[in-house]
Amino acid sequence: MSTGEFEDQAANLTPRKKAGRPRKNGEMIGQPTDSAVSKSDAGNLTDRQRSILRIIIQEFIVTAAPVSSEALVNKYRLPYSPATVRNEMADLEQGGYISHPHTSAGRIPSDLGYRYYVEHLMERSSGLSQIEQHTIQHQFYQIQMGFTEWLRLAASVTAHTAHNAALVSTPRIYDNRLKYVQLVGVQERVALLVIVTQDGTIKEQMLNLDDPVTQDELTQVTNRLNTLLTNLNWVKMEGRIKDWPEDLNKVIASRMIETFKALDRYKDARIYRDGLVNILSQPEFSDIGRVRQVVQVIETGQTITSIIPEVLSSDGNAVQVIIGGDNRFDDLRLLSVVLARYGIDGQMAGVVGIVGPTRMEYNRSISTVQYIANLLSGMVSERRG
Amino acid sequence: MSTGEFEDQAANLTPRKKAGRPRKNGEMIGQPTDSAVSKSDAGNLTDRQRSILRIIIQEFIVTAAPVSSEALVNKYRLPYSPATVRNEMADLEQGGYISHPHTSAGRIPSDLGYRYYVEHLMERSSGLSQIEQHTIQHQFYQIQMGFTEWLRLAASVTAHTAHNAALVSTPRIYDNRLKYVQLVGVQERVALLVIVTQDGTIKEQMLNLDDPVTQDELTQVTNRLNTLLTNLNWVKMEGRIKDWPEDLNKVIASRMIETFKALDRYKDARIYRDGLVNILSQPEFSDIGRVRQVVQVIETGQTITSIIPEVLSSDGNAVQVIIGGDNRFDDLRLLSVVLARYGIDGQMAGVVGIVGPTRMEYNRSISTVQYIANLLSGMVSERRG
DNA sequence: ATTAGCACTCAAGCCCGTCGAGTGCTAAAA
DNA sequence: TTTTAGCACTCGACGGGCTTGAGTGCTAAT
Repeated sequence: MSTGEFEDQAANLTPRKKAGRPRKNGEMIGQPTDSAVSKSDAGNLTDRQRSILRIIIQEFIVTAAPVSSEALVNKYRLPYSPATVRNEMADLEQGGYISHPHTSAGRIPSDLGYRYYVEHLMERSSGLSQIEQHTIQHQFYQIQMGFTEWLRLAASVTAHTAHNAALVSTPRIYDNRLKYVQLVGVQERVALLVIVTQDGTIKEQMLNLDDPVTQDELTQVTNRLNTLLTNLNWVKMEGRIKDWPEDLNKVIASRMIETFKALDRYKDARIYRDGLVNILSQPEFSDIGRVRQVVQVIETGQTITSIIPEVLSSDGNAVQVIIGGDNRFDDLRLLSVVLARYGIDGQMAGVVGIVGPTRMEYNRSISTVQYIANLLSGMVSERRG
Repeated sequence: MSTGEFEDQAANLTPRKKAGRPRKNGEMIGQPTDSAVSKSDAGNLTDRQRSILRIIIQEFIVTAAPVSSEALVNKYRLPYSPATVRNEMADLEQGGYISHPHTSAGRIPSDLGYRYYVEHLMERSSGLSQIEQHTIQHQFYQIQMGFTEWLRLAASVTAHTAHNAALVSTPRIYDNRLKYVQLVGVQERVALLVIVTQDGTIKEQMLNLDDPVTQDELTQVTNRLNTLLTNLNWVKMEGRIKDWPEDLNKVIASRMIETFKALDRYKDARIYRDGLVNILSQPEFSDIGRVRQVVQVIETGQTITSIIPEVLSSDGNAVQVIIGGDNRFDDLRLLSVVLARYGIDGQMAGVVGIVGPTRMEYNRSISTVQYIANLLSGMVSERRG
């Protein structure tokens, strides 16, 4: 509906010689360039255009080949002719939702088209099937695993479920408190510092000391630190040690606090990856240059790391979808990224994501990251002290 | 020298019509198929053949294009004509050292050729340059890092130095002993177990308990375990707890020993990888099928993991070179792997390796893994208790 | 507004001739 | 006996031209 302006314009132009489809150089049809844009945008397309756009995208996601008007009509038993579909397609192309590799080819969705699809057209599926959910849970509860193994497994399972590459970041911890600290002598001047935080993270750190120390001395320091500093975050710890005398206790305490602070900073986050092969077997990556580009992006992980803080600091728990880099990330031009946050509100948060070609099954990806994020949130809660 | 049998044979056949190069269907010239083969094999080629083989391989390693007789003569100012070189090439081809993509193409080395090159012809370079060594050391000592970060960095540096993909395995520990254990309550029925071993490895493990326990109880158990079980390997620990009463101490102790044992088993080893992109930019991987295969092999790491135990159990500290999978690993057909062991004799050992196309700079790869292995061995020694 | 009909476009596939690099063989020279 | 000049031969790479067919865009009829 609300196609008024098109009709008017068409009426004006009809008398002209070649005025059959008079939308050349017309103003662009509503472009929801930003996900934050209001719902009313959806109204810029007629219902029929929307449904044609939807099936074009669905078809292209499956076949990876440009879709033609006739194929659509046949396959989906549309109640109008290929010519009509072509007319609508021309409008959609004007709007920037689809494009044309060359004259005699079918249409392929543009990034804008995918965006519209994800936000307005896609059927939000009810999530993963029961069977899939069980299979996944089974894998997680099968063996006793450390947290690192969980994350690694999560990456693997996500990749496998979504048939794409997956990434899982270690959680960032807010206002983390010291639970326990332990010093173990390794050599005369070398001690191993082990920190256990309130949420169960463990960090090890080798300390090189200026003077030799005995294990007894280390044990004393350990006891002192545990007595005086546990259940504090690093700000409070720094305040507490400020006026200690400059002895071994203070030296080690401040080294410990430095290490502790590093946990809090995001750069300490690790990213576990898996399923790179899955994207390489997609037909769009039959070109070697693209493959290299993709492997580069995923292996170094720089661009992806730079997106994560955004996800962590965003409001709400909505899944975020970045399509073709959204004109912000050049090396993601060929890829889409689907990201969800996991963790405990106000305490810690990590990210689970899927990376694949822009032509990906967005609803499956979204369901998958949501499910895995929930699972990880549960596990993280369990180990919270 | 010692070309006697060829000459004899040639003499026999000379009278025949097309007897110019009479080695068609002749028996294969000595094939050192196994690295363990005796030195005398080297004698199966004349000095000139050896030097021609050497420059063919060196040239091919650089250019990645089949090398022709004339190009060799020009570039290396050989004191004989292209025709002579062609004759020698024909012999080398008979011996299986080089091959022919098609009639009018130059020669390319075969896996056997590379093997011969690595074992007999290659100049064992004196290692990495001073500058490179410094650059590498600089990176390692720049920041205080945990052991995991070391290994990750080692993989990255190795890949960068050798211009190929690199892998570094976590060390396997022989006869590891318990240094320290700590229990921290997380929830009523959940405790976090932290194990510190003699060599500084830390392993965390979540324990689900049948009955609720207080932190006090956990501390008691911690003390008891530390008093009774430290400085023992898992065999001795099992003997020690055998006749303990079936109380909380024993339950936790046996769970702890299980976890401890897992450290000892090889499957617990992690492999850090880096530099996959490096091999993909090699010209032999302009074919997408090969790329997928390579990414598959490196990402899953199955085949490579299966090689590691061999390296660990081999005698001596020699660098091992697996060329084109050596007819044993089918998915390594296009790749060569250069592996070195690091660690402390009799106590712990890990592997650092390089993966690249069979056409790789073997001497650089070997120098690199040797250097990095040494570096890691040093670091591992430092943190030994 | 829809659609049948048709001209038009353009990539993909194929055939084919050309080019040139490089070999293998022969016969002559060293 | 070994080396080499000479030459015929092979075969992939490259490029042009031709055909095919899919699919569009436009027009005119409904």
